[in-house]
Amino acid sequence: MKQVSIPTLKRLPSYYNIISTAIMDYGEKYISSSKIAKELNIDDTQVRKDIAATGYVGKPKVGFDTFELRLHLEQFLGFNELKEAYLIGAGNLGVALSKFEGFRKFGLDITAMFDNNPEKIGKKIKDKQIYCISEFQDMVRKNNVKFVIITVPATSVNDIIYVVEDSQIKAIWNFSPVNLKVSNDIIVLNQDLATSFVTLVHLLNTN
Amino acid sequence: MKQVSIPTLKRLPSYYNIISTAIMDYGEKYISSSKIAKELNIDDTQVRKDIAATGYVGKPKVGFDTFELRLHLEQFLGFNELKEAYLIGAGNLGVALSKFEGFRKFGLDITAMFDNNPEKIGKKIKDKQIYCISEFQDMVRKNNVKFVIITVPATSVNDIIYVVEDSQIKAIWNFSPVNLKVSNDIIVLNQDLATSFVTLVHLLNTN
DNA sequence: TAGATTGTTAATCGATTAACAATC
DNA sequence: TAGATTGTTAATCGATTAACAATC
Repeated sequence: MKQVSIPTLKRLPSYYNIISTAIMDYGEKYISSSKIAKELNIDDTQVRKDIAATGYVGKPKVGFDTFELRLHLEQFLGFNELKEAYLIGAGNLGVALSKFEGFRKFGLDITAMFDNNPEKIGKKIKDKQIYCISEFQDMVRKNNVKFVIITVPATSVNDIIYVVEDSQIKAIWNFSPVNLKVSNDIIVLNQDLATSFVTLVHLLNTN
Repeated sequence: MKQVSIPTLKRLPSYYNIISTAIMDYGEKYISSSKIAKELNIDDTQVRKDIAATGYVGKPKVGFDTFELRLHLEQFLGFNELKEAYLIGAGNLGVALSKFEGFRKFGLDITAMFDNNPEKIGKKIKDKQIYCISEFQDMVRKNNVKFVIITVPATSVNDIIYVVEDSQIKAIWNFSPVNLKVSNDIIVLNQDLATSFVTLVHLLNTN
């Protein structure tokens, strides 16, 4: 996959959404960088640079072919290939995430949940079964799962992190409010919700 | 409040967590910038710069007084003053967020939830009542609430956003997968979970 | 053709990192 | 004092924005 910077990468899904809307709601064949930019309140040069970074080229005078670009971004961002993920921590947040239909569109499929609470184990959330954490490593190996989503409380992280570390898992999406550190070459994305809120409060207080 | 850059602001809560741990678990009186930096895999100069930006000064040779700095960061980040917030959309994610105890520590207190589903209205999630969306504007005015958390599905955003816009709300924390645009001077933080996942996938594919 | 839009080079801006003097 | 650590200036790096030629 082509290398793009993290800031660029974070903007691409927004472009994708805008292009999708242009197709679905307005049937537009072409879209200009300035139109996308205006929608997001950013610079239009940045939009062109970002799109160029993914390897797609537009048509001078006309803009970007909406169908082509949407397909291109889908492939570039990997929306078209389903990525199986397991989720540890069948609490409120875990259940919410596993029920969230929107992830499918981005290629994320949560196929099983894990917990250590005997009352939860064996139950189903929609079509997703809750398994005992002791089955985690075997199932990861058997199904070649690379992604895990962690939604256990802060106090339980230490109980489960070694299970994840000692598995074939390649990437962790961590929702627990703990800065995860893993020893080996597992990639971690700490999704600390409180940090985001702090930013919002600060923006409000300084504006 | 002192102006600090967004990147700095996003790192400060992590510093706060590390300092808290140093106090609680190890009873340390002083902590050095390099120790914090090592914990987060960042540069120690950056830690000193960030802390300096908040207006706190350390002690050459010894480091930073853990108690003082923790208190200072609490005040700087506003953790000590409770911020009342309403939540719209009593679905899985909404319930998960409203039950999340961790927010209290950061000064966020979700005191009421709103929905348009008659089956949900009137029920309680823990101590939080679910109200009809029609009561939103009155309650915001009466209680001088400034923050709203939006957890409705993408398809319902258009039904509720005008209610928020036409209220005294000052800041929106938006979890729906729609890039919110509001006309007036309301601050919006779009917390698009899918965007984060895209980043994780890309990191895995390029590393 | 003229106008609109892309693609790209150059300029600017801001954040990160390096170097080092000041300090207890 | 010597050593360790902060605070701060300077250098580097990378992302954003401006300018403009190329293009249909």
